[in-house]
Amino acid sequence: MLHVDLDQFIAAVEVLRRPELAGKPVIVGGRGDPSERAVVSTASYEAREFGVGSGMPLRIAARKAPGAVILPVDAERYGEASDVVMATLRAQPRATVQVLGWDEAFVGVRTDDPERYARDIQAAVLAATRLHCSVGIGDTLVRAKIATGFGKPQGVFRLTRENWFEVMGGRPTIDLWGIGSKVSRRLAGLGIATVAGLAGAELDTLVAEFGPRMGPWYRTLGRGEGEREVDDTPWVARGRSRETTYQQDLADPAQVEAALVELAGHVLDDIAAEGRPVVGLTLKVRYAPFLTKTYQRKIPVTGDREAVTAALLGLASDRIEPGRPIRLLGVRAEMTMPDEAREPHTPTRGGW
DNA sequence: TCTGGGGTCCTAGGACCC
DNA sequence: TCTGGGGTCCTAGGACCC
Repeated sequence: MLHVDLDQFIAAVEVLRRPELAGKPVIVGGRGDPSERAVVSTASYEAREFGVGSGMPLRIAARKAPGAVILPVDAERYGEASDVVMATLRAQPRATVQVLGWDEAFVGVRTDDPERYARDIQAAVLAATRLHCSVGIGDTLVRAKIATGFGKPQGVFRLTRENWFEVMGGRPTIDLWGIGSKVSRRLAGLGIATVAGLAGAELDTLVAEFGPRMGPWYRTLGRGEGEREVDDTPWVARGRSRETTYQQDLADPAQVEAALVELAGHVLDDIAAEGRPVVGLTLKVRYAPFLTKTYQRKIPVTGDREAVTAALLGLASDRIEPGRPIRLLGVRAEMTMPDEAREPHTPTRGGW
């Protein structure tokens, strides 16, 4: 199968409507104001030369790249561009498309010449959107996904059982999709530093450290194995959430309550369209500066707005520490799942 | 005044049941 | 001077992804 990923997608969409920005360092994040609490969504390749990357506080990004153009996030615009990209992928011959985000998707197809097919995809996406993409080819989803990184920008790369260890074996485990900084550090503590080391690790060791599901899954990742089929079953959301980082920390209890009611209103509006009952609530609180806590409550099956809001306020009054400044509040509502919804599959998270 | 916002899934421990 | 073994449900928190 193939994995398609747009190059510097958000920055590229912005450059399309402002051609004078082409070739310049461009940073997109927050409301485009580096004095606010916000982070970088995407930096153009020129901005990355200054050490700016996704997830970095906007304030710091502005300091690192003083000449950069900083723009606000325009989610609607990116969604429209994404729709055109995905429609283009679905229009490819015999393609099965599994969307992973605004700017990436798996494309399942049987073909004798995947490189040719990949080049055709790049040409079609460019013609439809004037955006460039990179394409990974693999015999598993994980290999195709990782291959794309080697193709960037505007390239094609093939990663299969034949060259997996040659390409990936000596690399650090954090290069794997699904292994982040915490897990790679714990692996290093077990003496496992590389992909090849993980692939050959003792199962018992991994299970003891990471549990019965994640332990075996990490070794599978190290081998580049896993799911081989692209699944285009429409995604059914498990829940909806809203969260806000306040520019000024909340201190007054009345302020906190008003903020919670507002967040709950947004979540319930989102859910109303789906008509699925709410069965659980999660309240997330980040106290200034970094202490984050989450509280959950199962609630009786009900879609009733007043009942859900009351349950949330009850949870908040039980758990929020009085008098402590609050920097972030989040509300998540879990919904009942329809019977035909896709089962959880491999522990690859962040699904769409 | 360093850390957005939207997601998913897993683990551990306690309560409770038979 | 005792506390098995298996199971489910719930809460809190961790980790990862885009």
